[in-house]
Amino acid sequence: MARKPANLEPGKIRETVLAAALHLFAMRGYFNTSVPEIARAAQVSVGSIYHHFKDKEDVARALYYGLMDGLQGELAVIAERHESAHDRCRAIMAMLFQLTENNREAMEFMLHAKHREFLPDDPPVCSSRPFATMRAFVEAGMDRGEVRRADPMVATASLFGGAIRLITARLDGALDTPLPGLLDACWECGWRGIAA
Amino acid sequence: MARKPANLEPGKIRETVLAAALHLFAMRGYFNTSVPEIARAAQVSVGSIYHHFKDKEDVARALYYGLMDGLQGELAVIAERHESAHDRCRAIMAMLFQLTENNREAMEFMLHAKHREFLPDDPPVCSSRPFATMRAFVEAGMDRGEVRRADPMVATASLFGGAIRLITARLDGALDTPLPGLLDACWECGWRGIAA
DNA sequence: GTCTATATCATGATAGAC
DNA sequence: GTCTATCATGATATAGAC
Repeated sequence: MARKPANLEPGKIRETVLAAALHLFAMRGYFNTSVPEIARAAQVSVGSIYHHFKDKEDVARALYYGLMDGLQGELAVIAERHESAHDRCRAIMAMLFQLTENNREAMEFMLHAKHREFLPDDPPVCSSRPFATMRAFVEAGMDRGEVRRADPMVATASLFGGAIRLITARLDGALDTPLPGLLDACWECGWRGIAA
Repeated sequence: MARKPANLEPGKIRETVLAAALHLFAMRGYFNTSVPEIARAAQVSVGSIYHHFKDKEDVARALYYGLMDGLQGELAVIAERHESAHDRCRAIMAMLFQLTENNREAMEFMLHAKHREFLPDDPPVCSSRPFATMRAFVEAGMDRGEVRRADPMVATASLFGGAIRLITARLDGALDTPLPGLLDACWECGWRGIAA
């Protein structure tokens, strides 16, 4: 029944499948993407996908957590490079804008995955590690006197909320300007809002 | 084959179905809700649903535009009651917070409907009438000298972005505080960010 | 206009050869 | 570990009685 052993590299298929899945999920949506379609796009058989992943949801989950880990890594780098809350948070905003332009599919998937009815009982975005890290940066800024004392949740949401809305607008095609060109203006508004 | 004529009131079924659909969509998601389930919840037959709506997507669409119209109506009232951009926008933020607490299902559905893979080729939220109206209020504020001159999209996103993030967090269960209690703090941040 | 019953179809997941 | 072929399920949408 089989045809190609095709054992190219170990763990290679996993990555190939995830990349194909991300592309299809971003383009047509999770529910409008079938497993055979992923298999075709990844040039892999359906059986192989079910060998590497428990089910379709598991593919989405692996994708989600992989991307979140990547983001968390970026935040760690930023934390090392910058000291003040101001510099750290500005770097984060710049990074998010850049990521949106460079890998819109990843951004699209991360932003909306939780609201898309798969991954039923997983912690929501706002309690995800990346968001918690951002909040920690803002709180540190309060301790350092850079940021006005306030509810950390409110302050963090206010600082980054505008940027996230712009990212959403950009992904929806409601915004023609590349985001990095709006960074200065967006940062200005966000920071003014919470600065001490 | 039929059993109950049950013709209670004209146009009554439509509303009943929409209410049931909203409830189920918000709870289990659009794709995890079947038409028979909607029928059962609405105490109506499947055939009746297909008589009143073209298909399942049409139910979602009717729901979406109905809710958007309601929101637009609220904005119109606010525009009449208040003159300045400051007062108008603050009233909007308060109204959004209130709506989230009073009718979280509606808010949930409006916020995420566009990102949920149905309603494929409809204008995205950011170009929706309500959002455009909010932008218009902000622009008017610029003309009046209340709001710092800036890209209207950026300013509007910054002003309301924090509130929207809090709403999302609240809907995700990541926030225990009722939103109205955070209004002052959230408004303070948003307005500071864009005030002249 | 409303109902029940059913046709049609696509999907997720599995079985089993190689 | 990878493949092909198939099953079983459950959905959408329709047909047709009343």
